[in-house]
Amino acid sequence: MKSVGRKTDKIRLKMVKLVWESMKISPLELSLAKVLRCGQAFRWKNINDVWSCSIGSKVLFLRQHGDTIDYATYPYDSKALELVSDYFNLDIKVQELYTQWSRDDPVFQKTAVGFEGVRMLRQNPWENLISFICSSNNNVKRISQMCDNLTVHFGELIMEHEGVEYYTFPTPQALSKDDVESKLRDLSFGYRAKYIHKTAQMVASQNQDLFKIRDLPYEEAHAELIKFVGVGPKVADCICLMSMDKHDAIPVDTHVYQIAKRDYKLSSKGDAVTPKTYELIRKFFVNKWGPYAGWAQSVMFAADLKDLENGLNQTNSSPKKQNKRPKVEVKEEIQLEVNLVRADRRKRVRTTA
DNA sequence: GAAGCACCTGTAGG
DNA sequence: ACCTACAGGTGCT
Repeated sequence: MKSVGRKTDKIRLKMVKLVWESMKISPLELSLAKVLRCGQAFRWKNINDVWSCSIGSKVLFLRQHGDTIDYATYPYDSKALELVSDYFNLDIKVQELYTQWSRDDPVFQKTAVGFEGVRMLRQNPWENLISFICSSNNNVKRISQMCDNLTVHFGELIMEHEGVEYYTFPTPQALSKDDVESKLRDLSFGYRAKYIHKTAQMVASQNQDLFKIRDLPYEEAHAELIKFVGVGPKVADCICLMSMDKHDAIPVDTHVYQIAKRDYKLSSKGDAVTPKTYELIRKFFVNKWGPYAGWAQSVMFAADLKDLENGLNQTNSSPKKQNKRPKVEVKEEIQLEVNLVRADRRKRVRTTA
């Protein structure tokens, strides 16, 4: 008993035992592989068919087989099912919507084959805002690397599991510090570095609660979001759709523009999406697909996306390429680890007392 | 108001 | 090997 030392605690910390629970859900209602790889969320990892990502201060683990999804969180959360249900919008039945869209739209019916189980996530507005500032003129692979880098360099360590470190998504305060723009430049964020820094400063200085935008109607929410630097009409629509409960928001990007021209024969003058054509296309699809038009759009987008299931962030053996903090910051990391060990020790004392 | 252009970076395709 | 075009666009003139 005397010999229980820090070394043992460290090992204990790294050998996290996950408590798994299960739920029944059809892959036609939710397909993890598609939803987590279709360009809505950019930080999900897949390691040996287990999906994992930090959400808030916890890490959520998921695996899908047949009609079952297993889930676990770290630290343990007795309300994990509520977290999963909220994050995946499970109150909304997507199979029924597919039936409707297919009945109303032959193009959808044809395109959606093989792309069942695609649904909109209900993400954190702040992370969603920053993620989609990263998305401008960019590809999914680099957006994912950038979002991961944000957590590694500006977030806080939650845990290490099977050689992978999980960090929280950084707060507005963490991204408003003076040196953030140059640090992001060094991390090859390009011109988005300034956008992120400035938007973080706007949110932090006003102590703004982005969740409140959920209560606004679509037009007002969109107008509110477009005020942030690096947020134009398209990104604002992404945030409306993916974290603000605006289910009929249609982000008109290059893909949707191509779909509109190719599959729906919408004529247009130039090659660029002008604000006018943007509105035209948006209203066309809202009229066609109804109150959940944004959800239908995401199915069409997923079907059009080339790098869906391209093995991004996927590891089958020991992960090596993971973003890790530079060696210089190791001191800080050890300090964090010690703090976690202490917290862990307190917890165990309390539960056994 | 709207059209044209610069903007960071990485990569697939010629 | 080089060059070009494009990737879930935005801001400025």
